[in-house]
Amino acid sequence: MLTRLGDKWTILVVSMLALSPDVPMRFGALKCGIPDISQRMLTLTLRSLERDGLVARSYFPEVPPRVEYELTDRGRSMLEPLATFTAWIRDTWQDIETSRRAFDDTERDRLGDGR
Amino acid sequence: MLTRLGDKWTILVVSMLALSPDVPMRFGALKCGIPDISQRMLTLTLRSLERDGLVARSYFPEVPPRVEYELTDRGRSMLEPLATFTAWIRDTWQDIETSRRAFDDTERDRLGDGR
DNA sequence: CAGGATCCGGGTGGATACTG
DNA sequence: CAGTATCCACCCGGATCCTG
Repeated sequence: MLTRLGDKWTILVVSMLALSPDVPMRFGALKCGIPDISQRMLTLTLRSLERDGLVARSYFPEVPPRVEYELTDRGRSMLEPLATFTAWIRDTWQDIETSRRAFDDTERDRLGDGR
Repeated sequence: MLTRLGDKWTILVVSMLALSPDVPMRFGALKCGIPDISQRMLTLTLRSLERDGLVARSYFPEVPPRVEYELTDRGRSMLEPLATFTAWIRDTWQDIETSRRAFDDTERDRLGDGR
């Protein structure tokens, strides 16, 4: 499950659907809200979430076709625990970045750069 | 950050170190506690966690060498938000697996298996 | 409009051998 | 004991083209 959320797009898709948890979003709207995602990855990500029962897919056989996605109750139940964790990330992120820079710097010293 | 925790081993290493948050663990003990991990991946995972300031590494230049790892304060501060989320996973996991089987079954019907 | 099919490059992680 | 170095298979994800 953590692997799912840790993949490249899941969190972004869930975040989009969580913006207004009751209003379904069209495929194109999601794609528009996550500009860098490819159709393929959006499809695959939504399919995974649907498979886990976190997202519901509604197909309307009109012309042109319309497909809407929304969080299920189960999907919404995930938002709060997830927010608890992302809050920790936000609070800690600056420190983490600082640690990373420090680590990389001493690492570069220890090895001597390849120049 | 979620990508970090979503990778194959980070969560397991953190869990091991969280078992007794004050007692440092040796490299070998960690490897023993996570039987399927390779030396390489354990090293890389610990290095990443150290780089983020979540784990502290202590090297003792003895013979044979001894290296101990423990969670930092920052690492320990992550445990509670993380537990909040993993609790949700535990509570929901059965339902998710059920949804997956149902999804895969109807999918198999829709396509007809290749036999 | 939404998504299926196919091809392809790069990165992740495993196995193995070697070292201080 | 605790790594490092190297090679390699696999899969994820991007780009592109096609369809109901």
